[in-house]
Formats: sequence, structure tokens, C-alpha cells
Amino acid sequence: MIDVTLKDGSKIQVEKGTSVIEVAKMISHGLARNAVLAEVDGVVTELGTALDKDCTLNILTFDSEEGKKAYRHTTSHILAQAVMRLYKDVRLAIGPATENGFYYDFDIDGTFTSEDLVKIEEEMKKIVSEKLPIERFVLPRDKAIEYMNELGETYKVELINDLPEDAEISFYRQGEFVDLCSGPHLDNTGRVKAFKLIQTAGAYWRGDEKNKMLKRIYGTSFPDKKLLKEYLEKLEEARKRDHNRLGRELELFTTVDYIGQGLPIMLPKGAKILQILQRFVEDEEEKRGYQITKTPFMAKSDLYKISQHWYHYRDGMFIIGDPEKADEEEVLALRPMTCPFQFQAYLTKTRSYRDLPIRYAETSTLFRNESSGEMHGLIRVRQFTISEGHLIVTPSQLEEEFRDCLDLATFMLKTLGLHEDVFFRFSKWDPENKEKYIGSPEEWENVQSAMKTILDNSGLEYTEGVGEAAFYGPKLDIQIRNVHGKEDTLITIQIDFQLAERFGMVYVDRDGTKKHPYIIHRTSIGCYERTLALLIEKYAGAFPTWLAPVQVRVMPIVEKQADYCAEVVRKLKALGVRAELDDRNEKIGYRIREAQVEKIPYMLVAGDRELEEGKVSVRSRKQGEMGSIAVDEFCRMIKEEIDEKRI
RNA sequence: GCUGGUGUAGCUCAGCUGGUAGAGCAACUGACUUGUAAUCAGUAGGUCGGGGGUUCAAUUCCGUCCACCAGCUCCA
Repeated sequence: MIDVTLKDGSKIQVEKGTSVIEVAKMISHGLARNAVLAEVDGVVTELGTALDKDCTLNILTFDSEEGKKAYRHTTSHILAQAVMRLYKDVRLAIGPATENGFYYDFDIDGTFTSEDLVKIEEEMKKIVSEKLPIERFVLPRDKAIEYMNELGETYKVELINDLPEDAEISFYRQGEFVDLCSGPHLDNTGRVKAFKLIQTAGAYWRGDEKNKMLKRIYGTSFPDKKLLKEYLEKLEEARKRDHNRLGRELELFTTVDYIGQGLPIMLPKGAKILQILQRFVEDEEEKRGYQITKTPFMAKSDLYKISQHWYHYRDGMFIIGDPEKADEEEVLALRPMTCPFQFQAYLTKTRSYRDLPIRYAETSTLFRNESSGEMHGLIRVRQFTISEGHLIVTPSQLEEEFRDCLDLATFMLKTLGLHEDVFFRFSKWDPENKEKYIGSPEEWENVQSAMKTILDNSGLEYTEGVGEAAFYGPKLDIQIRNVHGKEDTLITIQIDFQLAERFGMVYVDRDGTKKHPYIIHRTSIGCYERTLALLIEKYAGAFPTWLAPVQVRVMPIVEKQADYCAEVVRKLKALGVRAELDDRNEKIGYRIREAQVEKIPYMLVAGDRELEEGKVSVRSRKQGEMGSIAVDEFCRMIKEEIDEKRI
């Protein structure tokens, strides 16, 4: 007999060799039913594992991270099994669990249609009802390769070949289906209670576009139908917040076929929000010691050759003329970044260490020739405007200036109400891919370690992204997810130890020698279009009053009070409040509804009662009717809300 | 760029296997003078994303281009 210590500290005695799931049954049938995995002495283990010595045991259900992952990973195997049963000439690639579900990649001729998905789901249901036991087995490398070759699973062979020397090569079998897999898995296909195949997509083998494109099926699974339903409803809700949909509905922007991809038209309301943001950013930057520049939208290839964009970023640039003739004749290109332009401002005279730091800011329109499939609403476009800036600093100023940039970014995020939605990524170079970058490995290691020290000193929590650096230096990226869960960079702060030298930027130091400064490339609020997109999604189009393109709509009950209402509008406008009059010959309920649908923060209604008393009846988008108050009182209230940028 | 989906009135969408289109909302006109999320009636609006092909006939079938959407980051 062995002692098994449970999560609550109690002990039970079981026969040596008893499996985890049998112990779970002894504890409670409910637990055994919901069991997914277990932790034995703190190590994640499958339910079929036999206990052979005294140990602690914690049964994991779907509610644990590991449990969720295994549950969905097993569902992906069921998907693969169903596909193997239904289609010929399928080869399996990979099928992991993801954050919210799973996918499996198949190499198959033809495509999966939505009817196919229904068919596959039916087959998966069968596999679940067959309650197939899932068994793990291990093969030595040569046998494993031989086995997969027999099955024609060439992708699996490739995977095995790439496993480290000492790796244990494990397989999982359920019924007739076998897959190379490290696990862990559930012990039986019957445990999967509710699943749904969500969509199909193409995906390159190993994420490399040089490889063959496979057919991917995405799905998700839950331990009961209610949870699945809730999840699907949540997805549906998220789609309603999609900035692409709301932005068009609320008349913030539009696109036109014959203008082109990634080139949205900002309509008056959208442009107004961008203007509010821009003024806010420019004012704040001025307060923080930035000087503004205004530089050209294009330049000769000569400039980009110095900056190395011509060699490391040319695919991303719109070039006017034949780039192949750039050495013989004038070839212009639209700017993809502001740095080489802004550096020219620095170069206009000799700089002393006393002049540094110099902080340049520019509301800068950039042009990037993104691949056609990459564009997405306002989030990824070909022309955009960024709150660009470059700080030219001495080495000893680097840390403080970097932290000030971070502080500015944080201030922006807090003001916009986005600070709880972001996460930080330290984006480093990829030493395996040196030709992507300029500078030597030693320089990269040095600057990265300097940046790491700064980040660690700031107490920031961050992840690391290898291969995510800019070609000229490492970055701190402030990342955010859109309603579809897709991650994008909102704000970035970069340290550049290369371009000052390339451009011959120097300062005269205390000792009279010329030195190259460090450059911090940074943005304070990111690119305005993208930030707007994320704000639309964050607030589902119902912007905080200070950002709302229309803040107040004033409505007379009948024509008789129209002049009075027009006067209220004038008063508000005089205070800088964006107010408008709706004196159309419609019922008040109709006009209220329209204002509500347009997500206008305040609706002011005036009838005879209000007119006599010099009041307005206030209705807020959030709280509904708030009662009648004096016009001046409302002016004071809303002014305060706007000035404080209340969110 | 690649994989898949989509494109019909300003917007949201209907239109089965080919026989040149329809609803709701919006717009316009009129009536109603209205108290907090849709008053009623009428009118007008479309070379069915663009060019091409097949056909007696194409919104429908084929091909091509354009645009929009999702995925191509999670690595047994």
C-alpha cells in the first residue's frame, strides 16, 4: 500500500500501482468525471499513470491551464482522426492547443468547405461516442521514423528528425489513429463533451512562406455545451465591437475600391477624433521638452542608402521611379520612417554635450508598402500618421530619457483608458539571421544588455521576442490585442546605436572629442489610425466625452423651443464643446434614439418647462434621464468632464 | 504574397437549379406639433464590384482584375 496525499492535505491509502483515475473515483465520482490530468508530486501526469510510491496528488480539471490545453489538444487529435477517416491522401502536420481552442494542419488536395466542417464534426461526434481509450507509447528514433514513413507521414518524420538527440519520442493511439505527440492527453475520447469547428485557413508548414501551404482547421472545445455556447456568443459580441464594422457604421471612416488597399478615407467624425488626439499629444510633448519638426514625405534614394533603408527595408517602401537605376539617376521614395529626415535637423550645426538631450517630435505621415494580404481596417494600412519622435542623447542620459519615454507612453495609455489592455515585449534581434540587421553581434549584445538593464530597473514586466527587433536596434514594444485576439504593436520605444554613426551625427564632449550619440526612436501614442481602431473596439464606439466627435445634441420638443436650443448650442460651442442642434420635425423619442445609436454622450431636451426656467433636461448615453438642470450648470459639468479627460 | 470566404439601392440583407431584381432602415415629399430608444402615407433610388468569355439569354456559369473579411504568431 502507498500513501497518497490529496490537495486538501488528507491522505488515502491505495494499492501500489493504482492509476490516477482510479484514485479520483475513490475521492468522488464527480471529480473522476471532470478529471483531465493530474499533478503527482507537482508533475503534470496523465490519468492512466500508475502510482508506485507515496506521493501527493492533485486532480486537474478543465479549469486549470494544463487541463484546458490537454483537453483541446485531445480534441485536435479527434479532429485529425475524423479527417483521416473521411478523406484520402491526407498527411498530418501539427495540431496544438491554442489560447482559446485548437487547430490541426493538414496537407490535402482541395479545400475544406463549410459543408466539410459539418461532416467532420459529425465524424468527431462518432469518435467521441466510441469512447476510444487513448494510449501513449514510446519508440526509439529509428523505429519512430520507420513507423511514420510506413504511414506516409512525411511531416512527422521531419519533426522527429528535428527533435534533440536525447528526446523521448512518444506517440498517442486512439482506435485506428496514431499521432506523434509529446502530450499530455486525456485518457479517453469520450471525455470531450462539446466542441465546434470554427473556421478553415491556410497556414504555411512551420510558418515559413517558402514552405507548402497547408489547410488548417480551427476549433474549440469545452467540457459542457453551455460553456461552448457562451464562448461562441462572446465571439459574436466581439465581432460587434470590430472597429471595421463600427467605424463604418458610426461614419468615422470608409474605404473606396478605386483608391486602393490600406488607404482609408477618414470621414469628418473620424478625422475629428484624430485631430483631438493629435492636439493632445503635441501639447503634452511640448510640455515634456520636445521640439516639433516638419520634414518631407519623400526623399532621394541617397538618403535611404545612408540610413540603410534602401538595403534593409526597400520592400516596404513606395519608390517613384526604377529602383534599379538609383545609382545613375534620381529615384525618389516615400518615407517609411521619419528617422533619417529628423536627423538632418540635428546635423544643421555642431552640437555640444551641453545641447543634449535633444528631443524632436513630429506628427508624421508615413507610407509603407505592406503586402496585399496584410491590410486590416485602420489597424494595418499603407499610409498612416504616427506620433514620431527621436531623442538624441549621451550614453549617460540614455536610461533617464528612455524611462521618460516610457512614462509618456504610460501617461497616454492611462489617459486613453488602454493601460490595462497592453503588455510589454522586449524585441531582440535574431542572431541566426544576421543579414536582417546592421551592426556587429558585439554591438547588438551590448545594446541589448543595456536595454535589459533599463527595463529591469524600471520594474516593468515584459516578454522577450527574438527576431522582433528593428534592423537598427532593439525595441520595447507595447502590444495590444484587437477584438479578434490578434496582437499588434501600439507603441514602441527603440534604442539605436547605429544610425548616428551612419549619418555622422556627433556631439563635442566635455573633453573636446567628438562622440556619436545614442538615439531613442519612440512614439508616444503610436500611429493615430491604429490607436483610433483600438479605441473604437475598447469603447464599442461609445467614446469618452473628451474624445467623442459630437459631445452634445440639443433637441427642442417642438419647433417653438428651437431658438432657445440654438442658443444653448451657441453657449456650448463658445466653451469649445462639440454640440449640435437637432430641431427636425420628428418625435422626441425618434431623435433620442438616433442620438443614442450614434453614441453621443449627452442629449439635452428642452420643452416649455425648460425654456421658462432656463434649464435643459439632461439625458446621458450611459445613465439615461438625469433630470433638468440650469444650462450654466450643465456647461460647467461637461466642461469639467472634458478638461479632466474623464473615461 | 499565400489559403479560404465575401462583394446586389446610401446602410443591413433576400433573390432555388441562367429568363435583366426585392424588403427594412436612410433620403426626398406631404400630413402630424410631438416630453426621453423608431408617427403615418407617398415618391425616388440599382449597367447586381470592374473588364472579358460561354449562351438565344448571365446578378446567377467560367476565367481575370479590384476591394473587403478571416487566417498564415501558438510548432510533436
